Amino acid sequence: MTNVSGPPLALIARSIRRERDRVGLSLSELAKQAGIAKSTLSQLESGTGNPSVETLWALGVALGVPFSRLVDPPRPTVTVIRSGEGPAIPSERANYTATLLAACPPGARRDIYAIQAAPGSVRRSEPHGPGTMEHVWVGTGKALVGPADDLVEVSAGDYASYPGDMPHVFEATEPGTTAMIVMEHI
Amino acid sequence: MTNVSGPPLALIARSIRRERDRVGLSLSELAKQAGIAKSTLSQLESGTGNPSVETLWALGVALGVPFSRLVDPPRPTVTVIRSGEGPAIPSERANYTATLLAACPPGARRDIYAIQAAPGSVRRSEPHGPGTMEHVWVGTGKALVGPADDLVEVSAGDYASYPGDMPHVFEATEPGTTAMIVMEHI
DNA sequence: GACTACCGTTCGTCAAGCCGAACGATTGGA
DNA sequence: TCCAATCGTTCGGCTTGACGAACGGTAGTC
Repeated sequence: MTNVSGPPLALIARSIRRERDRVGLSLSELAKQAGIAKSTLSQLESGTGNPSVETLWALGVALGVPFSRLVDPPRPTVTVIRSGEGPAIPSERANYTATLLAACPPGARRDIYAIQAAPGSVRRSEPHGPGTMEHVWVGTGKALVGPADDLVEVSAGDYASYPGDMPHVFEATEPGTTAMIVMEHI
Repeated sequence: MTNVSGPPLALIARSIRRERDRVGLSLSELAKQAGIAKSTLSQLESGTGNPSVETLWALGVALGVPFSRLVDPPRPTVTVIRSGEGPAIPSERANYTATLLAACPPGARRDIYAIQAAPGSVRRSEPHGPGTMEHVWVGTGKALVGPADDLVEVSAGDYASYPGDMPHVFEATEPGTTAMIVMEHI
């Protein structure tokens, strides 16, 4: 064997299946739209086989996702900075600390929301525009936030950011949870 | 629809060649290290063929680059904000304008350089650390800046940024050209 | 039950990717 | 000059991915 870490064929299989479920296509339909044989797609989703670039590309187009999303491991979409962590900004005043959580990229516009939530109420959001990012900073309480399939628990003082261009969730897990959500449009 | 074009086989060919040049391997050596036949690699670099995931993956490993860099179109490396463009920051004072060119990402450190250059002297830089970005703002004159294979001409007041982790160039095209270069380390 | 319309899987065939070997071209010594 | 080494390309073969057809399974309808 030449390479110790082979290509993640099983990962590709799962990625295809995941994206196919996301857009709600059957295996037959997706194969038809992508212009490939459904037998090929079946083998791919079962982890058997070693697709060519053409085949994967056709699938990416049909699924409406960039090619690389099918081969890259699910990107660590959620950035978490726990309370007290992160780059602190020095200050003259001892009783004052500022921490830079996320600098604003050039050209981005940011909308700010204040959240007050209690357990049981799940705020689900459909994807916003591409490139959108959401930044969450918890004031009090606890919450589960992040992309629908990669939630993270954040507590008071914690910060999390994640792409807003996929389905995502804000769910309080403690009474009296407050947070700020900044939605960043590119 | 995201993309109706076929897989960029020609782009893959150029990407492989570019990365191979970058690491300074011969075609034969790279094929040997990647564990593939050099005939296969030759065909790939000539744009003939439709490689399998296994083959591309092996090449990515041997080249030390993530798989996706071989298939994604060269990232729009150079950002240009012409003089007077860009997000202006409102000010009380009428005779004062501030424009946000690039906010500092969290955790980044920035070194600042002042440049005075004249035509004929080309400043070539080898790649810095991965993730490094360079920001150039021209005070007077004109210059060609950017990655070695994607140069952009900028004039007084213009701004350009590009990755610093690949060979890049600063070349004045007018006498008395001055600029600031900010090198940003992640 | 019988028919229809899908679903996803399996099988045989064909085309194409991949490989190893041989090739001409180029370079550097002895 | 001759030889050896390496470069990248080209040519048969073997392997395998992609295809189409047939398959069993599952609703939904008459």
